[in-house]
Amino acid sequence: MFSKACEYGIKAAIFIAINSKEGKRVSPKEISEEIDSPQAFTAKILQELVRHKIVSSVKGAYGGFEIDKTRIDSIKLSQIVKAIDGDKIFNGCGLGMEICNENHPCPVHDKFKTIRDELKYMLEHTSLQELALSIKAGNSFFKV
Amino acid sequence: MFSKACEYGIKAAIFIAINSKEGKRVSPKEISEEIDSPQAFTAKILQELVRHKIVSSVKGAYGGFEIDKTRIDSIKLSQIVKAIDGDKIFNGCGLGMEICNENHPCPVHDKFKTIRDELKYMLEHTSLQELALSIKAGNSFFKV
DNA sequence: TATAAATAGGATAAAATTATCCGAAATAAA
DNA sequence: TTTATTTCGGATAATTTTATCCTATTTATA
Repeated sequence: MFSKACEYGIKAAIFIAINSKEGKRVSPKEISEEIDSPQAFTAKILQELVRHKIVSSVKGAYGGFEIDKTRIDSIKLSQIVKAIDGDKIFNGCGLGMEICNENHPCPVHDKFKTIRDELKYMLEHTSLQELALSIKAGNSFFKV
Repeated sequence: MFSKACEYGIKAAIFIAINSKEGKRVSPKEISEEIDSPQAFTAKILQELVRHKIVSSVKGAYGGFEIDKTRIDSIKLSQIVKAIDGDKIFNGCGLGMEICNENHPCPVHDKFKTIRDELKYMLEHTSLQELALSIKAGNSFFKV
């Protein structure tokens, strides 16, 4: 469904959100240990999230990654997915056709549209806040 | 969502179904031209579909690929997807966790489960017959 | 100002996916 | 039986994704 990069990006963002709520910045090392991902690769993805202004970074001693507390509730999964994987998942054809729409549909266009629209709705209505709370409460996990 | 291989496999199966309904076998060349895919790669995927008994092949002169007419209605997209991409799409964790279930869910487990279940239902209830008819009727297309 | 700590970013490597090529094996028809 | 045709399958190449490494740059603090 999503690329590995995107999976790591989502988990990293949730972990940063959790820590930011406690006023704590985190490093790629802490992040990758917590979410069980390769450190250097995760660092690259964090750069991408910074470029898309989803998380912010502070260089130098006592630096790290953080998310403005007041924005954690307004950041949705859709933004992270779009930043890393682009919007293919939202608009792309289920059978890879360049042009696939109501007027010129692939054989599974309608059936996929229904599901893609639901996925889109879900991603657009799931916030970092919600996911961070579920992790903090011990109701969900980053790794086995 | 699906791999390129799977996209080609689905389209190829539909095209074979259309021709089999008319008692005609088709070659990788005809198939790849019709569905706009690389020929040799498509041939590999056809082998995979043969191994999974989704289509059958006849070697030698006047040979080609075909699907038993009486089975076109009973072959579902789920079989093709499973044959080529495995069942990761049906069971896999949205965030790539090895173990992710009700007892030990990832942060998006419930939300993904809903959508995956619908995708699964759709794939299990969409037959080659249905898709072949839509193409034949000119209501959908393989390429632009 | 010097130093230590931290992210940024370029170069490179490894692995997976996508794609091509070619000879072997099978088969129908002449 | 020979020939032409066609799938099968192994080897290889190209591309994309995933992953690592190293140096430059930035910044807080001593």
